[in-house]
Amino acid sequence: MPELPEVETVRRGLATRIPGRVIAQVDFDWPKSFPNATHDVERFLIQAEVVAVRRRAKVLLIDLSTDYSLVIHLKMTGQLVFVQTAKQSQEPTLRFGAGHPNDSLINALPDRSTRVTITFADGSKLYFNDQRKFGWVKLVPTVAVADLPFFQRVGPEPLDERFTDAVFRSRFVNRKNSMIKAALLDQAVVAGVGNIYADESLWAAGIHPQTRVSVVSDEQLNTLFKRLREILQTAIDKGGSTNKNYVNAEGKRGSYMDFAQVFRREGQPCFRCENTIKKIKVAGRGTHICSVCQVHAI
DNA sequence: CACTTGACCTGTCCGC
DNA sequence: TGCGGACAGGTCAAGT
Repeated sequence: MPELPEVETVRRGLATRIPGRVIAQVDFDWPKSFPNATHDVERFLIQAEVVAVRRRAKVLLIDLSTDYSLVIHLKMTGQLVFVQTAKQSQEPTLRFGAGHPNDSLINALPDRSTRVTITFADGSKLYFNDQRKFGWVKLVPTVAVADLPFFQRVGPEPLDERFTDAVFRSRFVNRKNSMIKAALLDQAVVAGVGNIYADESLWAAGIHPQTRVSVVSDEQLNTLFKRLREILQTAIDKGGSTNKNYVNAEGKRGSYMDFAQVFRREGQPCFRCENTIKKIKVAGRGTHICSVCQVHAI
């Protein structure tokens, strides 16, 4: 999916556009994309006003005036695109650009990946697109969000100031036999890290992804945490990474992939030592490493 | 419990 | 050109 920086970018885009808007209609065709859509939609969604847009880990929360929230996970290919409809226009509202990296990936919506469409009273629309259908939208009482199993398990937010080095190290104490990358990807350890930023931060910290947690030193974990936070913040500043499908709330790509040090750079020289970046498989995921900069300490 | 693997889906790319 | 398999930003439910 979109990882923490991508979901945060979408959150920021929606937060400037949808609060205050009133939901008039909701359409969906793939039931698994909106699994608990029932009569609650009529009672708590229609006529509800958007109050706030929040994020926790890789999950978006749209709080409504009915004290319900839309809980949204984009998984691998989800998009959440807001369109201020241009009435009576012959032009599609969103168009392809001329190939600039930040240009739109979206032509016109809805398209065949559109799973849920929210129409606001003013005619504007919020499209939930998801090619692979792994993502979902759920309607949950706002007070019950924290009780969802995922939110009970999920680890701290890496950009939270209260998340210290000591806390970071403590998150790994029960994962001593895991490979460091598998632990980093586990949302119960740290929230929001996915395949791109795991590879990037492990390269930046000089840690081989297959290193067992038990042999990663405290100093290395501190460095990993520092680099991870720097990289996540930079990625937010760049509007996230578009590897393939990801777009922000305006339908535009993120540019962090232009700054990636190892992710999808297999066959190219390491920016630090010129050694050729390799792609291997770790914890079932494609993994990019420089085997000179990232020494495997068993 | 900790840890790994397969399943959920569609689409694209690569080798035969 | 067609076809099979591997692979793709994530998480769960199953296995060991």
